[in-house]
Amino acid sequence: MLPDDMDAVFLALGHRDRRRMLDLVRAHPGCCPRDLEDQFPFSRIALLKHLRVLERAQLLHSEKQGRQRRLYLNVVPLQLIHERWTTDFSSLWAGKLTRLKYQVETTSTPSKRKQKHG
Amino acid sequence: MLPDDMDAVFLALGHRDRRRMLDLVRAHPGCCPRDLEDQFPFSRIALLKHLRVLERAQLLHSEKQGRQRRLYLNVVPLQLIHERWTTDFSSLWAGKLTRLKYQVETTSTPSKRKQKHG
DNA sequence: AGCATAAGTAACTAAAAGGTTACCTATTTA
DNA sequence: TAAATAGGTAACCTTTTAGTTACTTATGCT
Repeated sequence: MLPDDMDAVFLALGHRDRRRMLDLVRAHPGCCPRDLEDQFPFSRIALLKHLRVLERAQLLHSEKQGRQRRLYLNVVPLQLIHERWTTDFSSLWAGKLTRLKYQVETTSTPSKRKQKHG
Repeated sequence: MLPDDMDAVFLALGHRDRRRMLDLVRAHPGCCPRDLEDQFPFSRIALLKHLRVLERAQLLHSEKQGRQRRLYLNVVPLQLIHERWTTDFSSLWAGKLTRLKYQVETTSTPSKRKQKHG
């Protein structure tokens, strides 16, 4: 997964209403934008834009059916991120080590750097 | 974890350079902003701002030591999100079911809604 | 045919993000 | 003590986000 794609996913998730949209679509696969409309405090247009953000991040997939657009959750990006982060931050996600801060362990001294002026 | 806090975490992660900062701090716990400076294409001030974003999201913790500020990774927010999402999207994260789209399963018909004009 | 509905586009506004330069403060250390 | 260094603020600029209203398009139904 490219960094830009990962940006898109995290940014898409960085909005509570968008997360709620995912929840709703998961709970009602195949629902349409119109169905979600009442659930949010903003206009239909704003809703459509949020859905676009989720689609760009590939968290949602949609297909046109008649005059409606039906929405489906796509969990692949979530799975890829999960994999990536359980690999890179392996022990950290695990939750088995419940130390609050990483510093408790190996704490390195800040490197003494060369002076710049020479 | 409050929705706003979760927003902060996801938004903080939605930038490749900030993710790289986390990687670096994880690899060098206790390092200082100055140590990270050369690693990024932007100015020191920009770096400081990014670090603030990560601190606001509580992904980084810092403590002043002399004239330096030492940085530490805090994995708690990651763990909390991981928990939340493995609960809510439980089967989805798992990766065991590798269906590409969720729609393959229970697909509900979009609800026929009451007409508005009455 | 003709109206109601679902969706999409355009154009605009306000606020937030991401960056900059210039300047200030506080510790080291030669 | 004085210079170099690490960090922090202020003020500003540009781009992106998030929202709006107004209008258009296309489908479905009576």
